[in-house]
Amino acid sequence: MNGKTRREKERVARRKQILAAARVVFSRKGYHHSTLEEIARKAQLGKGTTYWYFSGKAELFLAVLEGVIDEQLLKVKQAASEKADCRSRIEGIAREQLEHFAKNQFLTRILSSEVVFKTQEMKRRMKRSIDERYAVYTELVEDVLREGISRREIRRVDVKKMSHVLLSVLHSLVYYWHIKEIKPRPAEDARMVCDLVFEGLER
Amino acid sequence: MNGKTRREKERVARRKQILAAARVVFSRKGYHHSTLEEIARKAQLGKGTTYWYFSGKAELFLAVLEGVIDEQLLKVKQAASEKADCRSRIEGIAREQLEHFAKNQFLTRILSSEVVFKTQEMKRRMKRSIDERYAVYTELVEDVLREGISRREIRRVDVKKMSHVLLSVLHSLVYYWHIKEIKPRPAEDARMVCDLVFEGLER
Amino acid sequence: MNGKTRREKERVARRKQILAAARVVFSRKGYHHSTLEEIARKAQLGKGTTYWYFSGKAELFLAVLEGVIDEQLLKVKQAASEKADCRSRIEGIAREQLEHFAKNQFLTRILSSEVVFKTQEMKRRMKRSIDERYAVYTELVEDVLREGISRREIRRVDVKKMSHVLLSVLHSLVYYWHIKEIKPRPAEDARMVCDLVFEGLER
Amino acid sequence: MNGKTRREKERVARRKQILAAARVVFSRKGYHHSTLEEIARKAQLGKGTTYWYFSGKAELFLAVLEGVIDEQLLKVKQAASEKADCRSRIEGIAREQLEHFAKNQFLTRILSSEVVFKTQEMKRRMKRSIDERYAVYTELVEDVLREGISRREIRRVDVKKMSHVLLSVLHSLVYYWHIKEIKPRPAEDARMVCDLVFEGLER
DNA sequence: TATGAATGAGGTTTCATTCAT
DNA sequence: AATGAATGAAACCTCATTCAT
Repeated sequence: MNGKTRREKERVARRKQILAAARVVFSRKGYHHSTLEEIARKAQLGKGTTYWYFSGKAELFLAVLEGVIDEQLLKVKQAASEKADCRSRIEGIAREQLEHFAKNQFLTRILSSEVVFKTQEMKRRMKRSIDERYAVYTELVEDVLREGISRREIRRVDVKKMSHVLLSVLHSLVYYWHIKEIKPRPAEDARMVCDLVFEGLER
Repeated sequence: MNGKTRREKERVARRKQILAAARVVFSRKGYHHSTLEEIARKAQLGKGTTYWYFSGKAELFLAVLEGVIDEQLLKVKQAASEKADCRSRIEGIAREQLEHFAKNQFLTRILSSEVVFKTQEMKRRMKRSIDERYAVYTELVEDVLREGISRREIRRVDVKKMSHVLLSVLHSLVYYWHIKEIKPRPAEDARMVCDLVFEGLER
Repeated sequence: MNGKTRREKERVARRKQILAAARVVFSRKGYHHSTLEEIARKAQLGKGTTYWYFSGKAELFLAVLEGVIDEQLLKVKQAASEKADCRSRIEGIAREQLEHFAKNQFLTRILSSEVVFKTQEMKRRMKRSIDERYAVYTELVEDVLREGISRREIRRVDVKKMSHVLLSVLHSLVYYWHIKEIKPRPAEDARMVCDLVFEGLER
Repeated sequence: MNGKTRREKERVARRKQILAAARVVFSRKGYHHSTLEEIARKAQLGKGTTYWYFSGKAELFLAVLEGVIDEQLLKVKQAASEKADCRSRIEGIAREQLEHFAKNQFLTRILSSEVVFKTQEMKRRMKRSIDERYAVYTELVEDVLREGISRREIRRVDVKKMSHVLLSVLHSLVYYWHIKEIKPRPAEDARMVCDLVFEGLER
């Protein structure tokens, strides 16, 4: 039982090692300019070794992506489950998300747009993988909004669309930080977004 | 006068021909999966001919990008100059923009995120090129907002940030359409965004 | 008679113009790194025009080469026909040659070695062209040496080989100038070569 | 100890294999008409493999060149260190050199003249590489000459220039062999050159 | 005649993936 | 399991030559 477990543990450790290295490299250079050579070197492993853990570059990229999103989901879940009024919880979610985006800025941008895969097969897999996680996320936000509506803290809105719009605004702030070369300020920006979304422009 | 003009005209026509083909291919496949071979074939020209008009793949891509943004700017300008109240004009801008995004969906996504260039030199050129156009765009929106403030149609806000947030929301809707595989409805979505932005969630 | 002659003259002038430009470019960059584009531009003509005068790059190169050698032969002939003793005339020939080499340094080096042509056909033509001119040159030197022998100014030697060796030494000085980045001193070097060849090292 | 050495040995062997193939191809076709495709095929390796050992065509060429010169230097050193009088040793050096030239005729010609590299960087590297080796060579000859002078076997001459002239004469004989399509006779030609250089033409 | 535009063969290089050890 | 070496498809780019005007 011990020998096998040891092996098992080592395998998991190696996987993490590779994923960590890959995350850094993909983040810095985007998918196409990253090479397995560099990733393997950074993970202090031979190039061939990565193929024992991931069936190829595409698979590895997908795994990195899923890891990044899962980490984020975890934090967002915590923020959503806080005992507080609707607005505070939304602001909390926004803050967590922006913090996470700030840490994984470039990767987030790849996620949202780089045309990574050539084969339809992989494109579909990537889409499915992101969709699943995205659904979990929007459900969380929807629940918070729904509760807010039932508590009469906010007015009746299409919670589906609104939950997405919220994510969108946050998401696009990353782009703003990037093109304006601004140092990200997650807390501050989270508040601003909430002010806008809750109070609107009028009056 | 005619001989020279003829040549001149043909040159311009060819340029457009190549740009059109490139726009289609880049849109469909992203930067890295597009090949000059295919672009040239689609433009019904020899591979080498593209080099007569653009110094390389990178340059061609940049030209396509600039073309797309410029077209968009033109429409947004028209919408911004309408005689109407602040909210209607913002909604008009939003609608134009979403319509344009819908037509150039994939390209817009490349624009916002694909890590296209390897050399620092080209990255800088792309950034500068986008920044310049982006600045024109936000100024337009800022003016509309400022006027709205002075006319007391909307409350005092940071017009700079707000104009960006607006673009961001629109921009990110493209992403939403994409991952949800939704048929874009520019007019409807423009209204929704305006409702959110002007009225807020509260009450 | 006049119309035709005018045409004729213009043709010849254009040819010279192209040859002059080509000589400069080939000299600076060697055969393979020279482009017809650059040559035509330097000759202030369209790229296509060169094809009216030379059937292609190879032909043009050959013509340049022949021109350079012919100029040199002319000067060497003059030096060889001077009324003077054998040694003075040889020194004169050497000086003329070195001066010419100095002016056409890089071209001389291409001449002697660059593998210019790919087809056997062109290689043969180049060889024949050079051989013919080379033969004229060595005959000149041989005559001077033979006369020197008959006048008992120098000892009996294989004049054929010796005439070549003389050319060789001169030729290789160009290489020496080049790798040592020395400013050519034709007169001085001609004297040195003569000293060596006539007096030898011994005693 | 064995495992590592095995790898090491194989690497060295492959390098030699590639260098050998490259030497043959470069010799036959010159730098520009040689393709990595052909070199790899001749080395019975894949095209990409050469890049594992040499960073590119230019680098490979430089390595071939250095190899050829180094082999030659080795032989010349041996000839220079013979116990004998100055003239015999010079003749020995000349013979060795001519033999080597005969074997690497075409490559020697590329070396001396083909404009191989386009970038200033590579030109400089090639120059430096050749210069270093050339310096070793001329020093050897200079030493022999200096000793000859001090032993009063030859008269006082500029040993620096003379050592170069000697190399030049030898070098240019390769050219002679080539254009006259003569079968090289290293021993005989070495003697002739010595006769000329030591006895001179006079008397 | 003169030319600028068009062409595509041909070359170099990169790198994901495979494989023998 | 781990690896470094091997592979070759694929892509970009250059430029001699052709050609319509």
